[in-house]
Amino acid sequence: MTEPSAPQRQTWQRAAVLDALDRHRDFLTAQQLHQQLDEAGQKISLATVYRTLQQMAALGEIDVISDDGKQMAFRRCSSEHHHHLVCTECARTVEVSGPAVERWAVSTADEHGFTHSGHRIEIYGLCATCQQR
Amino acid sequence: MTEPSAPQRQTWQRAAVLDALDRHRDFLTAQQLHQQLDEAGQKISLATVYRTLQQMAALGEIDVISDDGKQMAFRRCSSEHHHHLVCTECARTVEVSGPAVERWAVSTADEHGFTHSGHRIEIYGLCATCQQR
DNA sequence: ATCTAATTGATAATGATTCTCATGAAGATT
DNA sequence: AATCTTCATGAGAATCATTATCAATTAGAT
Repeated sequence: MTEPSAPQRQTWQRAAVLDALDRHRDFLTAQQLHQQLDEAGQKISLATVYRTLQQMAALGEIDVISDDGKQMAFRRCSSEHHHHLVCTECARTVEVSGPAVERWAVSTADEHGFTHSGHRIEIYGLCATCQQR
Repeated sequence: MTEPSAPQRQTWQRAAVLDALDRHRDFLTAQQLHQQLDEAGQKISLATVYRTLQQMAALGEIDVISDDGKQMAFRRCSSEHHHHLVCTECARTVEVSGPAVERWAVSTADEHGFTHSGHRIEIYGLCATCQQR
């Protein structure tokens, strides 16, 4: 149970990325994040943004979804197991959870003889704000 | 309710792609499919494979998953709404369904004021066969 | 102040997917 | 079966997100 790959050094770049994530409640792509930082005067290499996000994701500090299967999007989240309800228009995100669904996923896997199971669940739709537009 | 973009012409290429999909019960990427066809002596342009898959997906004739968020994978499926239980090792796939989960997804979206909701649910694990390896 | 390995930045490389456009062939029409 | 129109194909270039490379920096320890 040792953490094998914790980040070793503190850099202002890492802090800046984490800060930017904290400021936004919704999912952002690496590129959007990079742009935000850039506009805020934080000149960070795109490569560094990617690396940092990748590391934080590996450590479970942020959540990742694959926006269509094209781009990855990242977001700071609570640590408990949960899923996301994302607006298809503005990417506004709500964390949701459903114990019954968790059980269903596990037992379904079991029934078919699958072990080490996990799941990906994502709900999407048009949020209240975007409906009025 | 007119079908706006039904494929207009029958070509041996389209038939070959559909055939290859039918021969495999599990998810395949466009590239894998192209390779399979190539090895079977069916010389089809990779671009055509992509185009064909894209069309079939748009028509709902095949299902798509985004293998990690990297590659897309395609599979011939039954037409009813269902989800997939996929082996992380060999990609063996089982179609599953859970009415309760469907209801949960819809009502969760409703509760948060989201309309036009949909969902992506995928369960993964190690299938019985791969466990023995 | 010095040392050393992790981190960064700039850019090249990769890899999947899409686009372009000239050529080929379905399917309809004589 | 010859012709015509238009969509489909093939080959390769283009795109775009992400990753790799590698020399130059720098965090943290000594």
